[in-house]
Amino acid sequence: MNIKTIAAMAGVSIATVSKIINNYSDVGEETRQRVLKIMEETGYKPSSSAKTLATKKSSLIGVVFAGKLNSDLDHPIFVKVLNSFKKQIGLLGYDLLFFSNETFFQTKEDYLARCRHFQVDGCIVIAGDNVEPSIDDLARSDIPCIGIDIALGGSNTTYLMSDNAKIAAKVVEHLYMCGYRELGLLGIDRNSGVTLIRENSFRDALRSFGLPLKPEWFVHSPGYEKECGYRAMKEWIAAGSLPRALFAVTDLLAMGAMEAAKEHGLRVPQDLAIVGCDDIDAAPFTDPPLTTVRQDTEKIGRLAALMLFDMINNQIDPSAIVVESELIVRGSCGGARSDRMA
Amino acid sequence: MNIKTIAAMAGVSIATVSKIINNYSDVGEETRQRVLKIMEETGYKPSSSAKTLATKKSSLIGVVFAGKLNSDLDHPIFVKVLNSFKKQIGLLGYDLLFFSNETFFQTKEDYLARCRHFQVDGCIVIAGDNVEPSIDDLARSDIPCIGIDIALGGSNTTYLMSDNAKIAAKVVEHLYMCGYRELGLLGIDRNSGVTLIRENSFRDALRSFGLPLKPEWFVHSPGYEKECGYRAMKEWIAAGSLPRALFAVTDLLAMGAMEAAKEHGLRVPQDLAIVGCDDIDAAPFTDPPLTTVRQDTEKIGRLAALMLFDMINNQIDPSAIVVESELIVRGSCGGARSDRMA
DNA sequence: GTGAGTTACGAAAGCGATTTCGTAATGAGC
DNA sequence: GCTCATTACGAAATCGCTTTCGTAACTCAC
Repeated sequence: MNIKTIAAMAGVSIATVSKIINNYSDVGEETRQRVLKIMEETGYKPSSSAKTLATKKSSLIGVVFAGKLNSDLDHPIFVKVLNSFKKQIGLLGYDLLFFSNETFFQTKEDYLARCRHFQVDGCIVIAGDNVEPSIDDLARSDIPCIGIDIALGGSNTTYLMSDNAKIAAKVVEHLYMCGYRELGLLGIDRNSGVTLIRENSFRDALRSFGLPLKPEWFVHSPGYEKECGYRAMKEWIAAGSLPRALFAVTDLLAMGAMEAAKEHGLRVPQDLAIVGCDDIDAAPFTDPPLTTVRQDTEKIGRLAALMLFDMINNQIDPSAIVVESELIVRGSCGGARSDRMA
Repeated sequence: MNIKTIAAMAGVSIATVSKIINNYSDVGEETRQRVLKIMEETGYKPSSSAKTLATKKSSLIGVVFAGKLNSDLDHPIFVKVLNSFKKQIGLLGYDLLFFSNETFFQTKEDYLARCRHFQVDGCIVIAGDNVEPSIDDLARSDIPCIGIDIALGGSNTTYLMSDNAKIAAKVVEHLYMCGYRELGLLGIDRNSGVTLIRENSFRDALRSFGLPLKPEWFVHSPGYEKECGYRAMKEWIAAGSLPRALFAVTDLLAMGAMEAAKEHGLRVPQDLAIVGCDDIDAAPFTDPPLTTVRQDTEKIGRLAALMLFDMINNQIDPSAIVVESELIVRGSCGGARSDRMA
């Protein structure tokens, strides 16, 4: 079932059928209706590869997970952003291509080659930590890209992220209001991107509130996972000199830390207040429920889709967008009400 | 940068280059090396659309979320299965295509048309409840399909799911051993597929243990989400006549039920023991931690990829596979130890 | 030296669309 | 009745690759 079949059935040339598919004006109304009817009846859809070959447009958006995420799809935040992105970009006429084929491209990092191979119309780059330099090749290419949690540079690129620079300020302010004065941070070793922004803004916030920055209250774990937080907290406890409240740069770290603290008989929040960041699904279920900062993943994904669409179709080069996040106060910081049904 | 460029640079015909790309034997070793070197240096990769057009193979696997899932990608279990599937199928040389474009295909349900349009080599069908009949068109087609949590019928299809029929038996046995004799079920209204299997096997298990099946101990909610479980439990409590222990067919239902029970002053597990199913990420964090049945999502995804590969490349028509699940005893059933670090 | 078999390569016909450009038919204006 | 636009359509080139088949050149046995 191809365009030739339809043309034959309708008694017209394939050029005419193609024009009807693409809404050209130089087709008679009667002919148009006749052909449309046949296409409808036969369920004919033009081949996407033939179309892509001829037009160099694929209606495909590439999904690039950059960095050392050891778990693409099951990252608690990114998958939500991606889900929202997928819904919106679908409405705009695009489908999603997940690159995963590591045999054809010997190296996972050759993002640009992958994009060219499939002729994606644009792509979304979702970043973890320690992003590879090869991402720059992609960003500097002519392919429109939108970064999530990564500040892409390049003329056809832009990016979106939560207001990470403000997140820590909200946290510090709340902890201050709760009466805490000894605040510490659980960060990520050699962290890059968003967690670094969070960490830096935490220092700034401490300064602006006139709170002490004791080096021993700044601890770093090698990764963002729960186990890392658990181990880091264990060592921290062993080293002594704990703050009264701590801000973990991800919820998973916070959860691991909470577990370790409780194992050592520390009560949360009475002995140690803990605040996370992200508001992942499990956050309301810790004991006590985790106070955290909620990223507006729905909005990030939706805006990313709209912006990428604009970049592809209107050659618009939008500036980076920062999406506001929200402090969610639960029990782990000892501040207030515990959490109920959302 | 296309095959013609490479051919010109190497001083050979495009046919020869193509043969080298596709490992034909009738190419001289010297020529082969020369051309390979040029391809390497220029970073040339053949266009996937041209290749697909010529071969009718795309190296793409379509991802179909069937049924009334209101949240494709953020379904706690399916996303894990998919992640594992993606890793394995990537090693086998395939990339993943997520259909999301609702504008081109007026109706979301026209799965077969989507697959044909992109000429996917196979597809994975992930099912929620109330699967649309149009899935059958796809299953009966010549496109190899593998179902997750859905018993696909058709010659080029097979499916994988957890041993749902045994899950309930494990649960009932454990609850029985813990001393409970009054067991109830929190299921899903007009549920289809796996939750129905779980429910039926629960009844069977009750019978085989000689336990009573009281109709008022079988309650159904409209969906699988937490809110549904919450509301269903509220009504159940209002109606009176609660069992001593209940099996919820999904963890989210169990979590909602637990929340409602606690709000009414019921202690879990002292007044009401609760067991869920799936072992989602949040399950260890409920208070008390949720006893549940863990689906081996990694194995399901991996085997699905291997089976689909076999179906595509070796015309093998494997039989359905059932993957064993594991009872994870935590605090919510009152049976034993609480949960520690995984 | 000759015929048969092997090796290495290229010409050319697809695959299923798009798009340019040419042209026959029609209608309008005078 | 003649010219000139306008409308409606089709022929054919093109996109980048695969694959069949034909054929030189070379090897080998005799």
